[in-house]
Amino acid sequence: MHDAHTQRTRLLGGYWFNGLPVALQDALLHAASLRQLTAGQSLFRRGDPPCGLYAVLNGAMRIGAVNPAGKEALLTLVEAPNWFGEISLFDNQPRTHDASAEGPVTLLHIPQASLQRLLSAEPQHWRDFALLLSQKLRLAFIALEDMSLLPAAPRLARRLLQMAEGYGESSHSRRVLQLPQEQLALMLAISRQTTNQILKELQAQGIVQLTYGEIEILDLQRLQQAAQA
Amino acid sequence: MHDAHTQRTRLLGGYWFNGLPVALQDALLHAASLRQLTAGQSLFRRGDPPCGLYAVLNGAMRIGAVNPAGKEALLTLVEAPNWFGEISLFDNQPRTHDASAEGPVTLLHIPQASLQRLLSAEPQHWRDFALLLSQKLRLAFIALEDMSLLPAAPRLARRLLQMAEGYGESSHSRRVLQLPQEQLALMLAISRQTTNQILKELQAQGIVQLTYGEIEILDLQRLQQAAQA
DNA sequence: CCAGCTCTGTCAGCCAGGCGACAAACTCGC
DNA sequence: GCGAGTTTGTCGCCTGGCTGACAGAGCTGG
Repeated sequence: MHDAHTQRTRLLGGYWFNGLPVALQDALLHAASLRQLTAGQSLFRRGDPPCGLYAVLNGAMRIGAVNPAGKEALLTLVEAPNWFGEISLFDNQPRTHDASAEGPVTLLHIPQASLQRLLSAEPQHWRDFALLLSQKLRLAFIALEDMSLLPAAPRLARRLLQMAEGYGESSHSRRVLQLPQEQLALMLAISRQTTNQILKELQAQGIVQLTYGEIEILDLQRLQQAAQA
Repeated sequence: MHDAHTQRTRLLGGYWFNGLPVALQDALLHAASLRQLTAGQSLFRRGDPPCGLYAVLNGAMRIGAVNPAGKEALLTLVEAPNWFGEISLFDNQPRTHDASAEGPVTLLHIPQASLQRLLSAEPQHWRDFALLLSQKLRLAFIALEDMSLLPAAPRLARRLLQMAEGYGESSHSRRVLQLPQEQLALMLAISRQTTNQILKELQAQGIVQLTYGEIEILDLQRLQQAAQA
């Protein structure tokens, strides 16, 4: 089930890994080890020292943080076949966020030391890893701008679209998003109640279908329209 | 006034440039040309093709965007001795933001082609440039979290602190910030009126001093305190 | 198949902050 | 030193979205 071939196939579904030189793909898989997390288990916390790079093979990781007052901000959910944890690779600074498993998760882990060895032998690959940074930065800029300029409803619509497309990173788009409305609320920094109200309106218009713990997108076009205003 | 020696001295005030290998510093200065902008002049716009990397030597650049509806979001002001424009260097994708001069500005410009030549000769420097990305990403994450979790007043206080420290990039901290309250408002995504009200409160507590077009920080400690809650 | 948990749906009340409006203060070029 | 443009200071009204509260619906393990 989790032999090297299956791993590679799964990872090739993401544009980043897919675009890497095959030699680098091999090197990464070779240096990697599997890591299983149980539901809710913590992988690292804000402030922890660097520990390497991760890819999600199965399940989803919650990337977020809790402020002193106990309020939670969920930055994003990372699902297969995406990668995370790259900032600390570059600057050797502590983790910016908490990472924990949303449900049971299978990860691929590439330790910091292996990466450093690999990169001092083949320094041109710094650029390949930096592409991960640039993607995250573009997404963060979009999120910031949406937060500043858009009211709740179109912001939610845009986020649904992004998630359906795997944040522009995955080659196949999904119609069904498995996440409770509360998680969506935490990502958008709006309340669970408001989130529910907006989703209900979208459902009334036949744009999405809501069921327990998931959101199905019925009409992509009109969802894009709802994301405009 | 703008000879190579003066340029280098000014740029060395920023941690990033300061931390580069001297050979890379030399190469950058060698490949660079000066560029003068008049007040308000546009350097590039969102969607423009990559055109290289810039450093601010004098004045400040406004990095922001305007949405279809005409609402403006100001991401940040980049002041000397900081660098900007590095995302497009890595992914060759279009500019994420509009960049224009806030007042008259002197820039150092390193064309994309020169950078590419330099980097294909010395690929280990990809990592050095990627440090710019990682800094921006950390700042973006902080901004996102502040937006989600903090009400207007502490958010404003935190931003004042960041600006005073040159966003953690400059080795000398400043007590006087030259910017109209409206600009601060645009960066924080709060209204000009609310910004004024919060600043007035800080002034009443003796934490800042407001004058025409500038904000002076009188009591750093208590400003940090105001940034907590 | 029951108990406890998680998740959805909905309402009433409240309030932080937006918006429009306008006057006063300041700056700068002519 | 005058006039136009910019910035600050301060109203009052309005509203989008938060909070708290609770009921019902769906899931899951023992």
